[in-house]
Amino acid sequence: MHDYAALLKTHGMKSSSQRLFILKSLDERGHATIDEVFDDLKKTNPSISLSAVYRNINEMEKSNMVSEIAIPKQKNRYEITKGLHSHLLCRECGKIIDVDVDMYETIKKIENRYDCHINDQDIIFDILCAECKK
Amino acid sequence: MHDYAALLKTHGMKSSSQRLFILKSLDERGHATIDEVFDDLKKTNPSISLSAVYRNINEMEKSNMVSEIAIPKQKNRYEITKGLHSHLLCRECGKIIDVDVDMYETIKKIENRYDCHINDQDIIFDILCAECKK
DNA sequence: TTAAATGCAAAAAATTTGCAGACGT
DNA sequence: ACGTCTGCAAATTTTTTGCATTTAA
Repeated sequence: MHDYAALLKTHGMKSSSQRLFILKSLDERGHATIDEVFDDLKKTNPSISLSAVYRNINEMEKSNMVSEIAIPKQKNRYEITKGLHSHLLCRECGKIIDVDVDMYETIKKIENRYDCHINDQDIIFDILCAECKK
Repeated sequence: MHDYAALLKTHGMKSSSQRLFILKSLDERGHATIDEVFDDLKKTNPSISLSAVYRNINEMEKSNMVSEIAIPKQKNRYEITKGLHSHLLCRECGKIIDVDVDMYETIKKIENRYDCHINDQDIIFDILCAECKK
């Protein structure tokens, strides 16, 4: 990722230094909480307000520029919207790894069995990662 | 489900009318928010306090009697812990359906590729259910 | 220039905590 | 009787909102 200004324009949002920094923080962290973004921003822009972070992330989420990751017993995290993927969350170190999971057959089975249409999926695997396993 | 008192005892929690009603509410609703449980309880036990609902559901979650379902853009929901299963969430009517999904092969693949151990999974499919599809 | 974005402060919502009294075993 | 649980009120924490001012296009 690189051109945050273009990303904003694509989604019909004006550019601002706060918005660019928010996207940079999300991008560099991969998956960040509101607090983490706010802490990042304070370093470069000490006068930033927490309300701007909330307001912007909420608005970016509405236009699907940013996606929310809901994790049981943890604060929500946000990521710049990428293609469909799932997450591995290490219960030891907290690291989140993006992973592609092919659910094609599974989805077809469920759609047939329940006569429904599946639009999207949220999949989080609770793992012990390679480093923490040792 | 039926013997809530026994369930509490199994997990080393004393029985109380509030706890029994909380479990009844979770059980009957299948997947309930804190507010929904609180509203249910007020009907039968008008003097119940919201803090008791929070305290008990948190404690039940710690002992794994109850599990949290984290859903993007929605309030957390809770269910009495059942065997491993996934959820279908209808974006139209909000209904949640429990479903078994066989992830055995997928999990093996991920464990090999990432040299990790998968402990648990949280899977939510965002669907349009049979009724809402019409 | 002009509509939209920001910071600040205050409001609202969500969750947790301390404690005196009530309750279950 | 004893230790635990509860309701209540207050304290925190989290999130949203109103408004005067600043900023991007």
